[in-house]
Amino acid sequence: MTSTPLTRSEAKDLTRRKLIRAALAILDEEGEAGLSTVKVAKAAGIAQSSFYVHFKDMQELLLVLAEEGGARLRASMREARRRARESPGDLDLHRETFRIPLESICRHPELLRIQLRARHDPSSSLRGFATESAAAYREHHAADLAALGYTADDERDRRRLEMIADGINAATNALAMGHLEGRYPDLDEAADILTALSRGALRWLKATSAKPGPAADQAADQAADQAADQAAGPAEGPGSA
Amino acid sequence: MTSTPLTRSEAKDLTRRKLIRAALAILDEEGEAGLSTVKVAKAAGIAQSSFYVHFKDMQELLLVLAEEGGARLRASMREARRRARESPGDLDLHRETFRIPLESICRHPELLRIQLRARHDPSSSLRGFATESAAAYREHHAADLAALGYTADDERDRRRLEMIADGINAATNALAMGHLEGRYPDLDEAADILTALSRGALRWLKATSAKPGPAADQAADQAADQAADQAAGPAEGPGSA
DNA sequence: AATTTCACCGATAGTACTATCGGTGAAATT
DNA sequence: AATTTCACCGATAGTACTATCGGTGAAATT
Repeated sequence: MTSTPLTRSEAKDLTRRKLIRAALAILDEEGEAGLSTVKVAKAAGIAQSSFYVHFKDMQELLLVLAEEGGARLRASMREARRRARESPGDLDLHRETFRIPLESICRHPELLRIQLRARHDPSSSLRGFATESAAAYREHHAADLAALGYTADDERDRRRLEMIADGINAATNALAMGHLEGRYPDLDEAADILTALSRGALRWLKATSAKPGPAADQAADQAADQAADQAAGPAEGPGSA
Repeated sequence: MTSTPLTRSEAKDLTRRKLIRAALAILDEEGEAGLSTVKVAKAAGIAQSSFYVHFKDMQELLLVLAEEGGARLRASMREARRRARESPGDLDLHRETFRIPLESICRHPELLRIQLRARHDPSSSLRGFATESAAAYREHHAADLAALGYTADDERDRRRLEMIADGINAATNALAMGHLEGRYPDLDEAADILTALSRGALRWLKATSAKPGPAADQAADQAADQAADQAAGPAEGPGSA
């Protein structure tokens, strides 16, 4: 209720934040085509011409948006790694690995939506941001997969690992979007499916890898397989052929 | 060299085709934001105002584009099914299932690019088309997976199968785009990875399915596993635990 | 207290585009 | 041969937006 006496720079910064917030909301709701200095300024509660007190043009605002989006992304990835390290035991590790990114997307769905739109749009100012984000996610997933016991030795294996990470990443996005659209109510189920997909890929990767890898790795894999099978419920025995 | 004496309606239809072609090219190269009656008409070699002889507005042209895209999509899916039926033996079936869509995408990459862009863009006139296409692809993949030996019995299993198809579909698109962008030179490798992903998912689906399914299904699965393992090279034995 | 700074304002010139309108000439019809 | 049709044209009114400019008043500085 009490009036808040802001200094001039504080007030300016507040207006700037309002502009950024308004732009993000419009970007998410109407897409990049819906963005205009008129709409953004009006939504932020200032005159259209005052937009230029804060940004050289819309392109500059989008750049700031992309930088902040990137920072939030990196933070959420750090957070994910931290949680993964603290994650309870071997049994949950694999599944946690996929549930964490899903949750992270669902906490800020607009980031992914904007990224997915801009990724292949030549007219988008955010294309660079989208491409970098996609690459970052890909690397993140590749590191996750590596943490699950597989390390690539030669170029072919590295490329394969990247492709798998790319595929899993795309599947993660698709399932998260499906969840947000209400098609897949249960995120845990989505995590299960990503786990199953990745286990198939890792199994194949190990089976066809240049170097079979030390026995320890294989033992770890077996353990993970067993754990997953147990967690899944009544298991089909892996081999009677 | 000889002049081609076209009737009036033939000439009109030709111009219409030119407009559609020009719009598709601009849409692919510059995105939906780059489309304007000025550019499209100029690219088609007519005056801007003549655009309206053929279409009520740009929206109508985009609708026609979407319809034609949808038709091409359905045709390529029919073609894929035909080829899959004619496909040689059990060994290649699983792999063919994934190579065919990859090839189909790479033959008309602009269709997927446009679809991926429009899919989550509220401002896009093509959003409906993109959503329908995505659903069609999803169903296509779900049918493919079903053809590989799995049929869903209850609602949970059907939803799971849809999620897996969604994930595999997203991965297919991602790998195809990566191929087109030059990151993954070999489409066969991409098909291998999709195969591996789907085998993991199907394995899990069967292991956790409500009804374990008839023995025949399981036998077929075992055979597919063996075939894939043989094709893959020196196999890691499935179980020594 | 006097002066300076500056965030914000309204007005507006300039740009890009859409969609309409009357005119034209060759094809089609009579 | 005379008449009608119509695909296409140039001109233009209308719309939406960008980016600049001079003005204003309160905060900040002197």
